[in-house]
Amino acid sequence: MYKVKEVSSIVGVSVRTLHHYDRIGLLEPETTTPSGYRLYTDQNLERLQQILFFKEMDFSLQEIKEILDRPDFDRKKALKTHKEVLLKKKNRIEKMIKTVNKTLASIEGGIKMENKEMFNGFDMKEIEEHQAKYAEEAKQKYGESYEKTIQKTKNYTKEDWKNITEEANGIYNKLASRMEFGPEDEQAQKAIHEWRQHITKYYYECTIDVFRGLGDMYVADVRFTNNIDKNKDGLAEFMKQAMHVYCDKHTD
Amino acid sequence: MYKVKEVSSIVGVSVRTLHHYDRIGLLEPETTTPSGYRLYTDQNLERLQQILFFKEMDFSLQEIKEILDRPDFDRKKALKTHKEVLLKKKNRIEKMIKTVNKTLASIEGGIKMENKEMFNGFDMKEIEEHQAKYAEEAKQKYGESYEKTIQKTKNYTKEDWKNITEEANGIYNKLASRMEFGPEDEQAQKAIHEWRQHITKYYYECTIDVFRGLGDMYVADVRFTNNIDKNKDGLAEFMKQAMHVYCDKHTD
DNA sequence: CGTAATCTATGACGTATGGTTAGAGTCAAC
DNA sequence: GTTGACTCTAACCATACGTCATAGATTACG
Repeated sequence: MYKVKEVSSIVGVSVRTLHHYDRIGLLEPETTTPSGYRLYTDQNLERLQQILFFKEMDFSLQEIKEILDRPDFDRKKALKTHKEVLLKKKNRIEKMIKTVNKTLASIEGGIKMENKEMFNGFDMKEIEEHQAKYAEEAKQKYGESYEKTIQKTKNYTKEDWKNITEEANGIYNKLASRMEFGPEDEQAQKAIHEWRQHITKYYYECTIDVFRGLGDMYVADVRFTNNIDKNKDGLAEFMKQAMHVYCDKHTD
Repeated sequence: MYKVKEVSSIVGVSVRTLHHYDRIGLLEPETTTPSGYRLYTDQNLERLQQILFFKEMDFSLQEIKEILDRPDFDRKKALKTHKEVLLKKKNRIEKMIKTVNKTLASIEGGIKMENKEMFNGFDMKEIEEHQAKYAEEAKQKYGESYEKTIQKTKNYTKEDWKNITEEANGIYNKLASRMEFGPEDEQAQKAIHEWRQHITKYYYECTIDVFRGLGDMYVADVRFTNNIDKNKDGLAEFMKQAMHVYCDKHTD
């Protein structure tokens, strides 16, 4: 039988935490002394272990309570579900690390990123602006279609942008899902074709040559790479390759 | 100039959040209409971008405020610091994933782990109990030394356990650091010798045969494997091999 | 122009997980 | 019996908003 302080130092949780768990009924001491001191048994400690385990797994105390109090609870399922969550978290963190790395690289490399590009990846608006930039970017390299792009994009409403963005995301997703099959994969090639049409439709006439150059830019310019890789790591590179394959086929 | 709802749908944060950010002075709208409506500029949106970026990095709103309000703020340093944090997080999550995987594997393999062993790895007490179990485990296979072990371990104080655990961890670490040099590495063999002495000293007389059997158990019994591999992945297997090498040499 | 639908504002309470006093009783030791 | 270490409950604090509730402002439509 352990008193709070003992449990605290043995297990490494605060006394307050034990009070808290008691109050919410997550971990009630086996008994109490006449004077009200909480007395924990080894069994209680085991339960505490389990609580800590699930807590480490980011279950909420409420969830933990439910899990531990329902013996018929499907732990396996719960664990699997949580594994998914963990994997997603991991991916998110990895992305963040990459963003930080790239940002650091830019700072050190003296590449002056505008704030807008530096702090991207969090919303539609950003994506929209990026895409507007794509057009601008392309225009500077391929001059002629500049005016047209401006004309087009200037009059888009917010509604329009939303649709455009959604369509673009659809294509990205399709591509991301085919990455494992290589750049020549038929589905991927179809998606690339859609991509080109998308650009033509909403931004500027995307000739084969422009399209090829655009592909190169996707890996050459950090801003593009960052933005595209937000969908899936390595997608930019994959797109470039697939776009090359596409352009080689379509003399068009 | 955007009103709250617009900002909300453009950027993807709730109106309440905007209210909140306004109240705490993190993001104040450029102006308000006579009737008190908040009006945000594009500049405000940019700041919001930055806020979201840092939030994603797990800075608190307070910290973000300080960062954004100090123009001389050293972003590079902040980013580096945060990269560290992210890496640590990533490691933790990876560990969690491994634990979940192992747990799932055990469940699926029908290996009945006791809860105690299933939910370990979070405190000294656990480690202590594990080590006591090692002894027990060994005793059941090698009957004779049972009584002695019980005698010994029963009287250990918490202080004792702490020391024992520390010593054990020291040996684990030594071994983990020599893994790359193979099981015959001299340093590793020395550590293995220490390990045997450690067991003899604190648990039970560890004859060569018992020691060899113990090594096998490290990889045969998930509970041992899990526990040992917490120090470093593959350590259990490495220890087994090194123990075999050791036992082959020492006919003793 | 009137009215309904939509948007906005403030205020205040709720949530989750404890940290942090504060006041007061308890226990063991010297 | 006094001190010091522990324990109890109660209550407020912090984070980052969610969720009403109430009420005024704006816009849309017939």
